[in-house]
Amino acid sequence: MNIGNASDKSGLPAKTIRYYEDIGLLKPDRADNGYRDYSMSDVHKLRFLQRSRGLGFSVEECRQLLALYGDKSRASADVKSIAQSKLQEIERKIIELRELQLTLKHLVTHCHGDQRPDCPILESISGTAGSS
Amino acid sequence: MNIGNASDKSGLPAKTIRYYEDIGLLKPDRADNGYRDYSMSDVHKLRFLQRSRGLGFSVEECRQLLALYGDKSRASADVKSIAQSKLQEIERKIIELRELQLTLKHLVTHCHGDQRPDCPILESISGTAGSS
DNA sequence: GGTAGTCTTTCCAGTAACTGGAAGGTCAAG
DNA sequence: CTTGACCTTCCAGTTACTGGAAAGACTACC
Repeated sequence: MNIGNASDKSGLPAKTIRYYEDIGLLKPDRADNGYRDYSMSDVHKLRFLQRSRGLGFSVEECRQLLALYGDKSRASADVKSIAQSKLQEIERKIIELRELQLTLKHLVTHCHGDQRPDCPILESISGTAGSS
Repeated sequence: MNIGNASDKSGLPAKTIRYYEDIGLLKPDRADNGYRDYSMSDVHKLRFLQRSRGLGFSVEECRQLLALYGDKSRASADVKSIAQSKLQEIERKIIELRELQLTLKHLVTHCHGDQRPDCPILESISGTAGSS
């Protein structure tokens, strides 16, 4: 499959996919005509990258996660410790998203959508949901 | 409160805080000595920025969210529509994080942490949890 | 009052992660 | 055999920081 197709399936722009190859995240085959040729496995990796980048993980973190994902020869203890530290981060991100969600939901349900610009929640956002 | 303190409380580096001021996200007072002087409200905004950036929202999106957060004179209908579209995005992000979480949890529970480098999950990651 | 150490300021340069555009080769349809 | 959509590389620009220099300000101790 060539890059446009892989782009559609992964949700990443072709530019970005080539960039990821440049920095060594991915090495697709090449067809005889010089076109990149993506396998389903490549596409899964790309989709994985698309998601984790969108969730605020850095490219380097993604590289680690991708290593878990693809490198079966790696020692399991190693895999396990990386995965566990990322799990904590994910847990935290979920909590933060829930807090943000709560805030915005209040906003949507308590504000009227009419001409009344008085949203009582806006003043209280700051103090609530203090964690970390 | 000056910038080091605001940095500690928000979790953002001082450099980043100054940068956010440069691009107009924040306008702290200035003390007589020229030092920036942050109010609690400023700190809440910074903390808010720290979180939403970490969750994969762009600075421009954060600017919008910050506008909801701070601009009480805005028409409620406007606030509501922005908040609602962001809510959908948050919902999606939570789902994606849960999927990632599931994958990594499988990894942690099924891999042994010993010398056995055979993680059966790694092969099946790709196919599962297809959404969007 | 001096001075060491830790702030803070601005400015300018560098990095990370893309993103756009030019110049040109490839391919499938008509 | 040309037209249009795709692909290639390369190079420049953008976004969102990040590091470091040079200089002013504050705290504390002698």
